[in-house]
Amino acid sequence: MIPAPPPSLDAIFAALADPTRRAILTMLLEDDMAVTDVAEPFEMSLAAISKHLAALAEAGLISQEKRGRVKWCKLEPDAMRAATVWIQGFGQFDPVDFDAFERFLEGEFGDIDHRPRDT
Amino acid sequence: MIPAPPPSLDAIFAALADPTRRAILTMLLEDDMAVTDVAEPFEMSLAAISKHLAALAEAGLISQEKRGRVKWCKLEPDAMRAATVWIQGFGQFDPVDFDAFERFLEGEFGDIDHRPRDT
DNA sequence: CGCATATTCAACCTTCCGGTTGACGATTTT
DNA sequence: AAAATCGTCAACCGGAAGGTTGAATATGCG
Repeated sequence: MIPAPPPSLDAIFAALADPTRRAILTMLLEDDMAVTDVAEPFEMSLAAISKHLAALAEAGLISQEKRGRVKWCKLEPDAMRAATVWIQGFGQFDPVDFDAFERFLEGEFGDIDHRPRDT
Repeated sequence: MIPAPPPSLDAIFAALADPTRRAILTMLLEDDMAVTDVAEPFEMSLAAISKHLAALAEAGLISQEKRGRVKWCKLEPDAMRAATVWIQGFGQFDPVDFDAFERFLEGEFGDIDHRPRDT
């Protein structure tokens, strides 16, 4: 089994775009939870919640550990940190290390030419 | 015409989940741009870019002002602040953690082409 | 063993998303 | 006026997302 690929910004933001998934994350802020317990407050099937949790795990926003027949879900804030860091590159709000940000952009959009128009 | 509803987190995160749209936002970081100029570096139709811009505007991430026949696109960082604020509800962590950022970079491109060529 | 619980899988449906193309309205230019 | 430019609209397409239901797979318990 190859190591899981690192979560992408695509996956992170897509995962955060769904209100159910954001609600789940909020719940996990309180405590780790089993899948069934996560599903309980929602008016939707367990299978649907299971898929949402898979999306969150895929994005690296949570981890899931199976102990016995119960699968425990745990918040993983690192992925959100990545999202925040990306977003804050746009902020006039907070000082930011622009060198690091530029290097990041080079990496992510290296195949896209976004030079100033007159070069 | 009723006043536009405030942008939702759904719309903001969904807009950010697309790499083309993130690339557009980074371009607008440099300067305001006309729709045609935004579209120029992308290998996709003008109509497609127009839709992407509509999504960004819907999310409040950009504003569009038509002057003459040209429609100018301008970054609106406030919407991203909303996203940041939401995310930081999860943070017991620092607002910007560049260690995490560096680690994220390591990961983000580790799976693409950055492995040593001679393995 | 036999049953209940926890979770996922598989198939399916509907809606949304991202893209295309071609026509069109608006504006600027000649 | 005619032609070129800017941008959107409308219709269409393929595929992904989010939901359902029912069967399947573990695991725990009496």
